[in-house]
Amino acid sequence: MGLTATKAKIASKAAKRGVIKSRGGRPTRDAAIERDQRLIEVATRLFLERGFDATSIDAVAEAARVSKPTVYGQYGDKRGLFTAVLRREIARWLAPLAAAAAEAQAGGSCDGSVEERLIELGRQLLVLNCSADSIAFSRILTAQAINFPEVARLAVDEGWSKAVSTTAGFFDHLVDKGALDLEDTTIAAETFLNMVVGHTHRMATFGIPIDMKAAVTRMEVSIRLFLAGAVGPRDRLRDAAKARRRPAR
Amino acid sequence: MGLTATKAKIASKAAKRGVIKSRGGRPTRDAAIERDQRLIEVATRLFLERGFDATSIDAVAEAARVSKPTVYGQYGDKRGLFTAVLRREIARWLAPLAAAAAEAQAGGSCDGSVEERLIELGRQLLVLNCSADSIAFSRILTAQAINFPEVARLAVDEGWSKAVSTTAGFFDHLVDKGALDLEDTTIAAETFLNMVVGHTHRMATFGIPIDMKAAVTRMEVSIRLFLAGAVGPRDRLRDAAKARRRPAR
DNA sequence: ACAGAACGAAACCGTATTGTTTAGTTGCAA
DNA sequence: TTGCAACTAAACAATACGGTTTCGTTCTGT
Repeated sequence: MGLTATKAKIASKAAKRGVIKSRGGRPTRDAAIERDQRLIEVATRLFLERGFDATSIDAVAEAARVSKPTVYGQYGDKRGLFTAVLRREIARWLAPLAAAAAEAQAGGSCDGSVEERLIELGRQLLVLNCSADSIAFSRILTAQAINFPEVARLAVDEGWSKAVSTTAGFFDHLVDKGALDLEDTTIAAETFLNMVVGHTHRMATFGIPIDMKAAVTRMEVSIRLFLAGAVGPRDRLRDAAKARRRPAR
Repeated sequence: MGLTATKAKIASKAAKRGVIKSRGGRPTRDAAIERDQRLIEVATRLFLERGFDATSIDAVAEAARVSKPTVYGQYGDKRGLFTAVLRREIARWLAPLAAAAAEAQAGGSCDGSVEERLIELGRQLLVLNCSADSIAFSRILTAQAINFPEVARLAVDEGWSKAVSTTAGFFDHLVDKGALDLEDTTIAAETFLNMVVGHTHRMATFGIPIDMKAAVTRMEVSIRLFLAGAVGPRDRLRDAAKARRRPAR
């Protein structure tokens, strides 16, 4: 630093003397991507903890040690930030679901009754759908469905619908093997999912703390109901015949 | 109004001359209760249309042609107002449900198969739970469950739980008659409700417009599944035996 | 070495909210 | 008739938000 000291260097020296506060500056390439990671993770955490409206951009920026203009520069606005958070989280949620369904389907060729395989799948669905994060997202999505419908639509299309089709594919497999007898595997899948996680999910979204042990028991009872039907000896033949409008495959 | 004109009368005359703007005054007893009615109804409408956060006390007061201090004087704060709205709406919602369940139960002694009676009950549940108002309330409750848990708890205890117990009572009746065979009528009721309205309710809360005709069809398929079970000829005997852990009554 | 891109800190704008206070106005009961 | 309760309108206080702008600073491409 000879005679050609730049303005920056002069200012830097001034900053070190405490005359001018240091106000950041352009980050290194590595620091930039590490910072982006921090930003999206902090945003995820805050959105899940506080909800959409109650999470201010200021709070996100401060918690991520990032300036507000940086947030706006990268995501446009608050909705853009949340959309990015949602997409990332849906991807992290779909992977274990597909794995669980695939495992249940693969395990069908050798051991385990249909009931046991469905219960194991139900257990996976329960922990996936009723985790604190899933519930928090569900809350945000329903709350924003009026003024911000795209995000709810995205969650339904990319999340719930894929869960249904995955389960329906599993049912198709079981029906082809003759292990199940279903009118409509898609409706059956929707029904199955609601039976398995519906009540627990609903209670959790309403803020009632869930007892996982009781939830599993409830899920098992529901699945036995799904499999065996509820009709007692007296009406079994009549109602069962009426229910089955097409011949069993 | 002779020689003893009061200050009020003087002021009133001044107001009529346009010197001083009229600023209300104590209302008649009838006017007061009519005004309270307006207030709660307007509040209900606005909360349902816009949600909790997006509905300001100012907007409610203005729409009800009422001053803000009157609102605060009667309900304490915004939460008090919403709680009053919720209690009133739950009561209006429980009555037709109990009626539908009673009718289904009463109709059981003479005509109509179990399936037909359940489907009729399901139809009632569908319109009750998936009306625009029910969905809007559900949205608000889930959204406020974090920061305002009492209100969600109230809705669960006074609303959902009573729907479950009512349905469970109906199932008890059918089990006693030997028409149904259920492990646990409460869990069965919860499961039944989720099968019947779960999917449609979920889609509606996510803002997806619902096709009532398709929803009814889905409900009917679910109920046949509930009654007849999903197990095909091959596994029926084995799984059904495993499912029934206590003897049929 | 240097121009410019990319950042941080902070101030700023406009708007909106809840809840309170003040002052004027009216019905009701004693 | 008089005092008080109940009301309205309006302004107020305090706070918060989303989004933009300014300014100073620091890395990157050339």
